[in-house]
Amino acid sequence: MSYRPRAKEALVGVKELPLLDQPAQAMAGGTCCTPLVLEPLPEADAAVLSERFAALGDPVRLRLVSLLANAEAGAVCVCDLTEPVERSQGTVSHHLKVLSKAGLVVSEKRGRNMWYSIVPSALESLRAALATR
Amino acid sequence: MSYRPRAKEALVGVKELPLLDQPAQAMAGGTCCTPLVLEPLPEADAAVLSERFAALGDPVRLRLVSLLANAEAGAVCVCDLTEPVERSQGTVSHHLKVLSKAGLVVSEKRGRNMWYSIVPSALESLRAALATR
DNA sequence: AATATCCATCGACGACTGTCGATGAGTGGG
DNA sequence: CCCACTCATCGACAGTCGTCGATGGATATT
Repeated sequence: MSYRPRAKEALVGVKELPLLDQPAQAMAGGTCCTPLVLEPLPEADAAVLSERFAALGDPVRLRLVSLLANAEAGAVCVCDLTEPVERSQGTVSHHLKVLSKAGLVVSEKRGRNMWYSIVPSALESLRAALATR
Repeated sequence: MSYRPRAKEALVGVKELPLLDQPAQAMAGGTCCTPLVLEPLPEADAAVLSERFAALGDPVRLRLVSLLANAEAGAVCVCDLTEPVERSQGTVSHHLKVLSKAGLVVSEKRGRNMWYSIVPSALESLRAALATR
């Protein structure tokens, strides 16, 4: 509930690690499925795609993604996400887990903080699926 | 459970009405929100967008959208949707309602059939929201 | 060593969701 | 006019979801 100023270590970390490594990104985010419009969409693809869309199907998670996408540093620690979305820390952690499982974000531990960042290629794969003829 | 051949009236209708009118389409489908990546995403936008993403967040609905998007005639009646997705007629009707409420599809009554078709601009609005920097 | 911070996980709870089978209103064909 | 067909809606039910507060492990600060 209280606005804490960012820890110094965090700001320092930002400079040195502007973006998180995104190891599994290519796999997780790469175009997984053919566009919806091109063929009847096999069930397996539907399962993968729908999980990603479902991850974006909650207003809080959508705002989290937006916050991460807008982060100048390319990543944000959990402690800076709870206030903007006005949810408890446990709830935010839960949502980040959902996004992570869907491959839309990745995380990395720095000191006592967890830094989350989006996986741009995952968002791109969703865009690709939505392409119209 | 049984594969019925398409009614003749349907096929005729297709020729004469290749695409459904999409009256509220511009409003429902038009770009409603700024890209996630451009700013912190106001709560109101998050609500609208998340409803649309949630509508795609189910494998059956995703396949329905795909089936509609692939329809040569541009529209499909409910009776031709139940078998491909292997769900009861009532369930399919429910899913179509969800998609409709999200503005992703529109419907029109022709004779005793309801014809559904996608709203391309609605899909486009989602694509736009997903654009990366 | 003691204290403070950060965060994932847990249990609990009410709300919502996906599914079915049944029902009934509207429509078209004999 | 009666029957067959299409489809939205209903009630029911199990399962999942979003949320909170509490707990505890890991890490940093003093």
